[in-house]
Amino acid sequence: MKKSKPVTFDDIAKYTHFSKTTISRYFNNPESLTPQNQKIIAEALKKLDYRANKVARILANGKTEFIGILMPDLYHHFFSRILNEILGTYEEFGYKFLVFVGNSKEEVERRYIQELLAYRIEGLLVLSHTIPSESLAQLQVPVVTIEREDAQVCSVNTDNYLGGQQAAALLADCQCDVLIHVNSPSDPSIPAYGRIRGFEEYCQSHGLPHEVIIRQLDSSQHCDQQLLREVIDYLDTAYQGRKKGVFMANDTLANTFLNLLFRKHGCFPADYQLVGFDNSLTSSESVLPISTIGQQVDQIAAAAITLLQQQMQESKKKKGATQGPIHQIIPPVPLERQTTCRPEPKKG
Amino acid sequence: MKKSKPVTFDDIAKYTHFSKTTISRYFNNPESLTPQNQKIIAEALKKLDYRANKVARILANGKTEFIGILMPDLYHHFFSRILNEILGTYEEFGYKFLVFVGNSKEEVERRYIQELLAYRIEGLLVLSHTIPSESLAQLQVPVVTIEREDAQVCSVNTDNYLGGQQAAALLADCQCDVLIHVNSPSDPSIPAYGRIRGFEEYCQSHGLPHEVIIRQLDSSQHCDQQLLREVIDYLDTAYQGRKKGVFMANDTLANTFLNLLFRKHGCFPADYQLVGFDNSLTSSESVLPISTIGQQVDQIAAAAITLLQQQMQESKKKKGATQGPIHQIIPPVPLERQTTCRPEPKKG
DNA sequence: TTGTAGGCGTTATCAA
DNA sequence: TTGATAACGCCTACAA
Repeated sequence: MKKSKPVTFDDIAKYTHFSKTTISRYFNNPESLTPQNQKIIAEALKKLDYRANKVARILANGKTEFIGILMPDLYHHFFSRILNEILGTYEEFGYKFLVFVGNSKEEVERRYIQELLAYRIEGLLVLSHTIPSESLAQLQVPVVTIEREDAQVCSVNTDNYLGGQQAAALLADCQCDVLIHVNSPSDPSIPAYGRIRGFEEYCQSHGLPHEVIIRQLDSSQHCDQQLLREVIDYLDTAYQGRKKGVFMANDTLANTFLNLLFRKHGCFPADYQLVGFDNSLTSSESVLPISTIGQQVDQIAAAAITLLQQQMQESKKKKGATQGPIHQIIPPVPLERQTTCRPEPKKG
Repeated sequence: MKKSKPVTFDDIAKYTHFSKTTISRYFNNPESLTPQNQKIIAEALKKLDYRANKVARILANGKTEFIGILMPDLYHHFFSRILNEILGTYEEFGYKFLVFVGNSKEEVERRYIQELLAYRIEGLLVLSHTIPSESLAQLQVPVVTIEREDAQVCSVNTDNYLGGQQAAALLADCQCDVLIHVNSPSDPSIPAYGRIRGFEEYCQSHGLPHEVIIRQLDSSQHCDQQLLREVIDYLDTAYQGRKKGVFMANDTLANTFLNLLFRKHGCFPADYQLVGFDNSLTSSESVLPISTIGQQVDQIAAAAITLLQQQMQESKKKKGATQGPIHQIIPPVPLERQTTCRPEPKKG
């Protein structure tokens, strides 16, 4: 009983004694109809329970309003947060999102891109990092990447350099004797590398004693713990009695670091200060709320869609993008919580 | 230069001197062509750089292979984890996912559903909880819900009742003197309610002293903290000197609870045992890895898609679903970590 | 094994 | 302000 054929413009047209064209106009250009006729059609639509078929519309006008998204995964807070924001832009921009998770397998991700292209996406948002931007640039679609290597394509990134500076500044303001930055080995081509540079250069230009510790982090929780345990032991002895300001590469690591301190010392030792990066859930849910350099995911998402939209419009008007790729930069925001303490501001 | 019209079957047909039909067959029924001709076409496709257009195919054969997903949000670990798994099923099932985040606004979510319908999704996966299953059942698409009210539609849920029992059993095995369950007020119609029942009935049938504490949790992190602080104060005095086995409604709350204990007592007190629910990241990233009742998100996701697929096949063959909705149940898995300790098993 | 012709449900282009 | 007609790119009988 249910499976009666869906109602089409044709049905509405016959029912109202208009033509299909007029029905179409009712949706796309209502002002061109008399209010009278608008009502007639509106009622017919209800009476026949018409449901739009956007697939047919796509075929006819070529506009899918689809945007493809290529994520590495959704386990990391940062990715799910930003996906959340991106999907939220539907309200403002109206794009529908086809989402794929590539798990960092390049061959798989290339297949996904082909599939997305087959559905005539109008733009592609790439957060996964396996496919070089050089390849992405050759796709026949506007591409915007977020926080990844972006030499050949448009992108939106956090100002990681500034973030590194902010972290160093935060720690410096806490009267730390020495500033430490712990990170994993990373390529200068990826935005996150800027955190290291920002940190180092801030320290240098302000004459602050500092050390950058590079370890193969982010492999597994277990390994990370072991590595950080060693780091803590090292810091405890190497900088004994000195106030250590530690800037961890991200909140997850900062949280692990904090937990290890708690387990070793039973508390957050007075000679430590800690700053993370991202403002992910972990940072506010940890034993002690962790001070962090927050990425403004809402702005990143909005900027990405806007940038994509610009490109989509350009690529329709003109032939190909002539000028180089645009790289948009969003400043991070330092959030002081309970793992850093600024000296009381002077009053009066 | 770039914007030359895309190559179509027609172009390939002319180029190879076949008909469009043959080209179509090359994709959908290749065995019906001679290997010879297959090669010819294959080469033509490459030479002309053909790219599939699945939109046209949809219009022609009616199969979008789209599945719509309605999420409440992606902030909670559970949701992003499960979305991750759902998207991962593409490899096995081939469905493409159009994802919307409703933020629990019913009117908004209804709009999203209409939009999804307009794109002729073949099935709908609902994790958000604002729209009653009665409404969902009236949509013209197969629907499967996950962990929410599901009276009128097919669903996949964790066996929450069993989970509640497992939690109680875990705590009982730790020689707790009294078992506590902390939860927010919830309706018996939602799956999560089963946790309470499972816990209570296990305690009753085993003659275990217990108490269920219902508080308006999950409003904001700040409020939750305050409420849990009060709960701890209450427990500390009401059950002083007794070993308290606490089963929290979920890992986030368990984590907050653990953090508060740490802040109050400087450690995880010996007279406490703690079990969470979900096996979300928080539970393993907390100061002390939290024992928890783990939801098997991979199985839930797979079951959901399978169930959806079954319905989609049925709804094509027959008219409408005659028998009642199917409710699939996935057992949770207790994970013993560092907030519970079983007595050493006897050796030899 | 291959081809012909019609259809899927819209929009676009003319014309009236 | 409205209509007729031809796309859009593919699939599917049916025919050969």
